[in-house]
Amino acid sequence: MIDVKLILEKPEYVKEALKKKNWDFDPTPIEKLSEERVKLLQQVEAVKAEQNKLSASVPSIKKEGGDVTAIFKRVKELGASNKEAEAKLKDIEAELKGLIEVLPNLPDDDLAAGGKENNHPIYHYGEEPKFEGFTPKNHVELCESLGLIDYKRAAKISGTGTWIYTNLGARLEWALLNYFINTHINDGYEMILPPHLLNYESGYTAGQFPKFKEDVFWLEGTEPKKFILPTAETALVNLHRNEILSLDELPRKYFAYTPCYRKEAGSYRTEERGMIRGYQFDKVEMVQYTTEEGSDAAFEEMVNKAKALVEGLGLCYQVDKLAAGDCSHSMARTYDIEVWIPSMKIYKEVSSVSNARDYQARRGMIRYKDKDGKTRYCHTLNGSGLATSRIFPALVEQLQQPDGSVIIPEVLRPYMGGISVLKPIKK
RNA sequence: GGAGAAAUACCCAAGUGGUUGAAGGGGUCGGUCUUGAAAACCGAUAGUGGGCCUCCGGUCCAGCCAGGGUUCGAAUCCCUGUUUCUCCGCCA
Repeated sequence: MIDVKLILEKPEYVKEALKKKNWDFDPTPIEKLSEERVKLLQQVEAVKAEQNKLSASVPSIKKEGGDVTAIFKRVKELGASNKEAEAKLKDIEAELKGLIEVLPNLPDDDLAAGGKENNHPIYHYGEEPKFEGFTPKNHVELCESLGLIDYKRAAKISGTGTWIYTNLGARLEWALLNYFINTHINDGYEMILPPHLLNYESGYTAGQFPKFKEDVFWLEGTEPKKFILPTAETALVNLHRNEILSLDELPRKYFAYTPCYRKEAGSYRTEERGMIRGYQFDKVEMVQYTTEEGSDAAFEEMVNKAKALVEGLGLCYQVDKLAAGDCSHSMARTYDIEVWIPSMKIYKEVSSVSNARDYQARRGMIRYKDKDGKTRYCHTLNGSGLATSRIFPALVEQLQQPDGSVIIPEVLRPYMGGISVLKPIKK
C-alpha cells in the first residue's frame, strides 16, 4: 500500500512513478475524498467529545442530587444528529481504501520505465552448451527417456498442466530441494513449513488481493473461504502481520519449502511444454523482514544467494533487472535469475528476487521500534531460492551427453545416494 | 461434528454498567545501600491507529480478541464471528 500522505503531499511524483509501471494514476479523487474525510472526521469527533463530556458529568451531578434528564436528552440528540455523518464517513473511508489498495507499489527511481521489453541483463554466468556432434533432446524427451517424469499417468490421475516425478526424477527433485534448504540453513535462514491453506487477510497483506484473487484456487467447504498458496511468500510475509518487532530481532530471515498452486489461466503456450508452467510446482522461498536502512543490503544478499544456487549447479544463467512495469504489483524492484533452456533458446526465470519496501508492511501493519523508540514499518523482501520447475528442465537439457545420459551436478550427489549420471532406461 | 470454559497492557492477573488511560504482582530502566553483586528500599516506565493546534509540547476521537447492538454512559450487558483450552464423538 502506498502511503496516503505521500500521495497527498507529492501527487505529481507518485503519478510519474506509477507511469513508469504503465499505470495511469489520477490523484484527484483521492485528494478530494481525503479532504472530505478530514472535514467529516472533525465534525463527528467534536460531537462525540461533547457527548463524552456530558456523560462524564452525570455521576457527580447525581451525587449532588441534581437533575440529569436534560443531559440524557441532550446527549441522545447529539448522537442522533451524528448518525448520518458517521455513516457517510464510513463510506468515504471504505471508498478511499478501495482506491489506494489497488495501486501497485512505486518502482525504485533507478528502474527503466515501461514493460518487459525494457528489462536488461546485468550479469551473465557460464556458456550456452554447444552440443557438438549430436542433436540435443528437449527436456520432455529427456525426462521420458530417462524415466524421470510420467506425463501420461499424470493426465490420467489429474489432468493437464501437471506431471508426476517418478523414481530418479523424484529423487532429483528432492535432491534439488535439499540442496537449496541446506544452503539456506547454512546461511542462517530459519526454516518454516507453513500451512498451505491461507485466509484472505494473508493474500491482502502480500499485495496479491484484491487484484489477483481470481488467480488462486479457493477451497470449497472452508468458511471463511481459504485459498491454496500460490507461493510460500504469501505465508512467510504474513508471519509478523500486526506485530511490532524490536530492532534487535531484525533482520529476520526465513525460508520455506512448499508446492505452489496457480491457476495460470490462459497462460499456457505450446512452447511451454513439460514442466515449464503448471498448476503445481515446488519452490523454496526466502523472505526477509528488515529496516528501511537494511533493505538494499538485504536485496543484494538475496540476489547473491539465488545466483550462488544456480552457479553451484554449474548452469548457464543470467540476471535480468526488470523494468518498472514488469516488476510484480507489490514490488519496488525485481531481479530475475534466468536459466538457459537450450530447447527453447531462451533464458527462463528460476528465481525472482524483489524488494517490497514498506508496501506489504503497510498493508499488514508489520512494524518495528527503531533506536529512538519510534514505530516504523518494516521492509519486506522475497526471493525464490529456487523454483525447481525451470531448474529441472534446464539441468537435464544443459547437462545432457551425446549418449542421452545426464550428468548430475556434484552438489546434488550426496542427496542422491552418490548417483553421478542418469542413464536412459531400456524400453 | 457436539458440550463447556476462556480471550484485559511486555508477562501474570484484578475488575460485571459511571471521573478505568484500567488495582496488584512480575519484568525492564534509573537510584539508595554495598568493595562489587544479591537482597531490601525508593523512583520511573502502559501499548496502538487517527484528527487538530501556537508541534521537542498540547488536545480530541477510537481503543480491554474482532464486528455489530443496548444505554445518557460498557472492559463490564446482548448478538455474531475468530482463536485457545478441556471433555465427548468421528477419522487419516
